[in-house]
Order: sequence, then C-alpha cells, then structure tokens
Amino acid sequence: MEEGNNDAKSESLDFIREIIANDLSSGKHEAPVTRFPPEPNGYIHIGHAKSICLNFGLSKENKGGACHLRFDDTNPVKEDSEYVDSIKQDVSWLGFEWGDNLFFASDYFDKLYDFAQKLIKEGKAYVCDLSLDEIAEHRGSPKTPGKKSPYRDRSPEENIDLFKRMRDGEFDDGTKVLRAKIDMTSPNLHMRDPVLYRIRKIAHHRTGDKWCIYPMYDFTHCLSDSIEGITHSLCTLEFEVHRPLYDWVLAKLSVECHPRQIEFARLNLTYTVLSKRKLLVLVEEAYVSGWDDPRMPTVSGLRRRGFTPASIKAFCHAIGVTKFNGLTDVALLEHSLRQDLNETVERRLAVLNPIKVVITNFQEERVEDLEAVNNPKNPEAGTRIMPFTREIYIEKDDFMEDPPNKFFRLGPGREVRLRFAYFITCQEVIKNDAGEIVELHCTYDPETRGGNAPDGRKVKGTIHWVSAAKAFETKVRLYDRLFTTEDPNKEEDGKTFLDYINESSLEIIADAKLEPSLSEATPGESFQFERLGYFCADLKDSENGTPVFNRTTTLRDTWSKQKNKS
RNA sequence: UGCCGAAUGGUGUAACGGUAGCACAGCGGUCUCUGACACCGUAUGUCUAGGUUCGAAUCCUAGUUCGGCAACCA
Repeated sequence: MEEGNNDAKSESLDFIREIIANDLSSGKHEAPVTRFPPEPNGYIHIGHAKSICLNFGLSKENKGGACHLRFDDTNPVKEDSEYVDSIKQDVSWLGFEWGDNLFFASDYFDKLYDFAQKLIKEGKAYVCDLSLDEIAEHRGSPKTPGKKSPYRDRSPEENIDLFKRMRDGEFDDGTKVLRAKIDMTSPNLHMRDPVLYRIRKIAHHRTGDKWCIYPMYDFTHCLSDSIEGITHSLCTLEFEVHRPLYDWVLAKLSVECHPRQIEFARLNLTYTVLSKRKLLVLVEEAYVSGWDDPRMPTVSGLRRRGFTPASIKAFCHAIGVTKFNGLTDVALLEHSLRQDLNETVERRLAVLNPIKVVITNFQEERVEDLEAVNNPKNPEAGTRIMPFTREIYIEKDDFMEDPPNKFFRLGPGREVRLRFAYFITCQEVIKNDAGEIVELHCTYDPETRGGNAPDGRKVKGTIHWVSAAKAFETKVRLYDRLFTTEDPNKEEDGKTFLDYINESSLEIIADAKLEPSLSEATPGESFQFERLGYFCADLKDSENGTPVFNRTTTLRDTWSKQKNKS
C-alpha cells in the first residue's frame, strides 16, 4: 500500500475503501471480512449487484479478505428457499465465490436466543404485552417523545420465564414481544425500546417448526456479523438511523467482535424501478412475463436480456460508491454493455423488417458462398460462409424511393454495397395496386465480389442482407425500456409508476430473416446483428434447435437522430 | 417544530488548503465494407452568504435545498 501511494495512475479510493485501507495500515484489521446479506424473499437486481460488487470486490482486492454470503432469513412469513437458490445462482453468475462462507441467520437462532436471555438477565430487555397498535402509539412520533410501556419494569426472572413460554408456544401471535429497554424519549425512533423478538407460529424454510419466535433484523444482523467475524458491515443509507441500535446491542452484550457498519447510497436508475414491492407488482399484475423477463432489472432478467457479468461489473465500478443519493442514467449501463459486447461477440446479418430484392442478372438456381468476417475486433474469431442467391431480403429502412441527400442507402438508380457481397444498383421499384412497394429489382456487378470494385469506385452505403431462399426464420423480440419517464418513482399528480409503463417495451417480430448460421445458436449465445444491435438466443424459449432472439440493446444510431431532427 | 445524512457541468464521480479532472449523455468533425467501433474537437459545474488564509470545492459560521427515519419488514 505504501508504495502505491504516489502512483499517479492509481485510482482514488472511494470513502469505504479509504476507511478499510486505514484500518489495514493502522493494524486494526489484517484483512477485511465483508458480507452480502440478502433476505430470501425476492430476486436480486442491479442494485444488489452494486452491493455484491462492493462486498465481494473488497474481498478479492485484499489479500486474505473474505466475503460471506449470508441469508437474512428471520421472517418466515415472506421467505422461501426458492429465492435462496436464485440468489446463489445470480451471485455466482456475476462471477463471485463465497467458498465455505455460506451462512444463514437462521443458523444462529440458538445463539441469538441465548443472547436475548443475557440481555433480559441484565435488565436490558423485557417482554411486553402491548398490542401492535399500542406499541406504535407508545412510540410517539419524531416530534413527540414516546411513553414507557406498563410492562417495562417486569423483573428479569419474570421476563426470562415469559420469554421461555413465548418460545414454547404458550402465547398467540402478536400477543407478546421481547423489547430492548433503551430510551422511550430518544430522538432516534429506533432507540425507543425496539422490538427484538416476535411470535410467528409458522414454519421456517430451514428450521421448520423448531421455532415460533423469530428475532428481528436489528437484533439479528449485528450479532450475525459479530458471530462471523465481519470487520466492515456495509449497508445502504436507510440503515444509517439503525446504527446506534446496531452498536447498542453489540456493546450491551460485550461481544468480542464489533464490526463497523458503514452506509452507502443505493443505486437508482433512470427509466427503472428497483423496489422489491414495485417489481413484485410488475410480475404479479403481468406487466412482464416474470422475474426474469428481459425487461426486468433483476439479475436474472438482465441475464436473459443478454447482459454479461463483465458489463455489470464494469458499470458498478463506473458508478462508484458514495453517500449521495442520486439517479444514474441507464445509458451508462448500456454503454458498459456495448463496450463489452463489441469486443467479444461475433457478428451476423439479420433482416428484421424485410423487403425483397431480386438481383435480375444473377442466375436463378445459383447459390454462391461468400466469406464474412465474424468479428473485426478479433481476427481469431475467423470467418463464416453466407449463401448469396438471386432473391435476397434487405431492411425496409435501407430503401427510400425519394431519398434526401444525406441518405446513403439504396434508392432508385443508386448503387450500394451488400455487406461481404456485391455492389448492387436499384433498377426498378415494383408496387402493388395499393401503391405499396413490394419488391425491388436490382442488378449486381460481378466484378465487385467480396465488396470491392476493381475500378476503385466507391459507394457511400453498405447495407446488410439475407438470402431469401436460405434464410432462417425465427421469432425476434425487440425490447425497449419499461418506462416512459426518467423517474417512474416520482409519483406526482396522483400518478403511480404504473402510469408510466411503456406500452411498446416489447415488439415481437414473428418471422425475422436471419442468416442460416444463426439456426445453430445455443441458448444464451450473443451476437451483434450488424447495423441493428446486440441480440442473444433466449435462455428459456429457444427449443429444439430453434433459437428465439432477444434484442439486448441497439447499436448507437446517429442516423436516426439526424433523421429525427429534420 | 425532532433525529440522521448529503450537496461539484445534463448524469454519475475525482480533486484530502495550491492549475476543478474523468466517464456517460449532448453537439461538431475525421475515418469506415456496420451511419457501429475508433479518433479529434467543443459547450456546460464547486447550493447561498459571510469568515479564516498569500491561496478555499476542501477549514469555520449561518442559511438554503434534497434524501432517509415513526413495520411485531429487511
């Protein structure tokens, strides 16, 4: 560390990494031990990915560091092992390993019970018979102090007995809780005798029927951290007001390991909602097809959409870690994606909105094999063969009957290059009775095979194409952002995020014309369809050798911008 | 009228008392067998007011604005 200091290129540390670096150099810790503590009650999303990259990143960056994956499963009402499986899958898909450090807060229930007893014996906790509403009322408000519970002064002996009977199932749900005895007049609401345990006669996904009392977050989390020897407990800003309680519990219990809780800002993304509640509404009310719908910001959704772990990690690195609660432009995420895909993914040609072109001077039955470059960014990716025939498809947008002068593509009498193939010139526009263009008749120049003219003449435009006879037809789904407004969370004028749903976030093309090699794409495989965007074979809906493609994102398109301006 | 926290171009961030920089987005251009990529250029910023200092984004004071906090959720 000492030697890295004056390296001008060394990146500046965010405030958390700075704290950790200081703790390391001061000798307070030898290596950071962090944790990612999801509650298994939903699927994780890009916001969690930020936390995952931070916590696991820290363990990778520091020799001897570790990051635990710990499920915070203290509320059996909401939690399910379905979610623990998906979360594990998502974390490891992102490229992080927890090794032996897989934990569950529920594994600590016995220890937690002992800690609670200790607190009771020392007069720091009591069993309270107030109802939920009464507790709320006694708590007061931010501006008014709370009132003491009438049960606050029960003796430790009575409390121990009551707590044991709570555990043994003698009381009904909601009739008793265990509370910390702190200060009902504290300006921090969380310190006004917070609830530590509640009765829930419901089976837990891991402990089954063993328990009918379950510890609350504030009691569980700090002690779980302590038990595991966490050095730095990183969480989001909303837990800032919980920190005094985190520290209170650990201090009163005199535990050896007292981790430092540090809060950072959660991620907000434009055109996106990231609250579990809202995501759940989207799923349950079928605005999307599921948690892994390619439009969802969940890790599983991003995966199906065609995002790569590298692009997500690059994004998380780019946004940094601060205490400022901002709104990050989703364009930054898309940029990280394109950056990665551009380097790594093979190119293919595909026509989404076809118009037929007949090459009138090309023999009828002839099939010519042409060589196409797989990835100009990576020569090792090699080449592939594309069949060229008399009838081909080109993109509708690549022809204009009456083109403006900035239009570089095909038009009556114009010559363009077919990528990797020939120069063609449009000779005739065929229309139906309604006056719609149905077909283009063109001639090709045999001398331009491969795409270059021996006489050195240039064409301004190069367009993509697919052989009509040999095309692989399949479904292609074009995804767009799910919301029409930058901040769908801003619920003004009585509107909710549902009022900003983008009705055209999914466009399905039933029979796009793809070059034949695409029929062999394996689920999850990504390509750049040249001049269109990045697409991947869907993980779920591609079956028996018929891949279905999702558009991951478009290419940057300065032409359409220019066009829209005029 | 409570407590906690945060304010740097349009957005996200850096600068740790000494030239306000980077990325994204925007705009303009070069290149091009992808109107992609790449490359070049460009506009826009320290919340306000005082103070300390030779010098303040940075330190102090006061204000302003924004976010979070009153689940037997996490």
